[in-house]
Amino acid sequence: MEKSAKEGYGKVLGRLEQEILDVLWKSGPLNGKEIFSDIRRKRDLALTTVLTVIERLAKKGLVRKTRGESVYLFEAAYSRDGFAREVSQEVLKSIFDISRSGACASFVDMLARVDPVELEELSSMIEKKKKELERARG
Amino acid sequence: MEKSAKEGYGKVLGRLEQEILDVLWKSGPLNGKEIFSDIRRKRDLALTTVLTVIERLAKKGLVRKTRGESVYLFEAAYSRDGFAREVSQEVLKSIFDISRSGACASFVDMLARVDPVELEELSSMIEKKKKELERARG
DNA sequence: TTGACATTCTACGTATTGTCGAATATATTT
DNA sequence: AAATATATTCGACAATACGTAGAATGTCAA
Repeated sequence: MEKSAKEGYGKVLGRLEQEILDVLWKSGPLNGKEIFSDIRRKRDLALTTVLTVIERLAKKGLVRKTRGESVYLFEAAYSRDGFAREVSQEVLKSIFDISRSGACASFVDMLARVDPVELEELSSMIEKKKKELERARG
Repeated sequence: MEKSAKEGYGKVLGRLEQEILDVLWKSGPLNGKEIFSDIRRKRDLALTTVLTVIERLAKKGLVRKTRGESVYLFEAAYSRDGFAREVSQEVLKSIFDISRSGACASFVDMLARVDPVELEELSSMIEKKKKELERARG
């Protein structure tokens, strides 16, 4: 499955989109130019390029656009966590549809590789969820 | 985050691509026409449409194309589980990059909703993985 | 009113997927 | 082998998504 090298299967957002959201998650509401400046530090892009993509994100509902004094302000419509949750939801569902156990196995693998400590977290989340379910049933 | 309605964020494969793989996972190696017939049962498409997409899947390395007697045969290059694992890997990674805990939370939620029994499975997978890690460390 | 700056519009390039018909290649049948 | 049928490949067009950015337009303050 070499294709991964090129781009990867379930990419969630485009590169610039991702960068913009990252900026917004890092710093609060910003105007277009500020976002642009931040991104500019790493890459050479035209202001309008950044603006365009911000606009598209707004259209998708991922960025909120509000009128500041004399300038529009943008902020992420969802928290980092919230967004990850939302998106995971969809992505995972589509993977679950292919194979549940495959997805589980790979989830654990991934987590172990990327952040083993989080395995603990996950354990307790599961425990909590199980209790929750029991309670709901009785 | 309404966009989901339209298409969804981390879609792994296109519709027809998915359908074709499903057919191949269900039945072993098939020739183009057989795959076509199967898909045809649900949707009205031209033979060449299906052929084209099969060909693209082959080019992506997701389908293996072999010479049968007088006809090419196609089969999935990866098992359902293997594929799910591979793909999850990538997709999850990109979500993890956004937020680890968000992804975890949503994973547990999802699993609980879709297949609560599997929560047990997951628990043991984690335990196993933890031991594995300990052993590796010493 | 004239600049300077902010915002929107329009547009091109590339990629991916769905969709096919036309052309070509490969059997099969006389 | 010629004719016919079947299989396979090619090339195309449409839609969508994303990156990219110049041109056009809008806004406000001096």
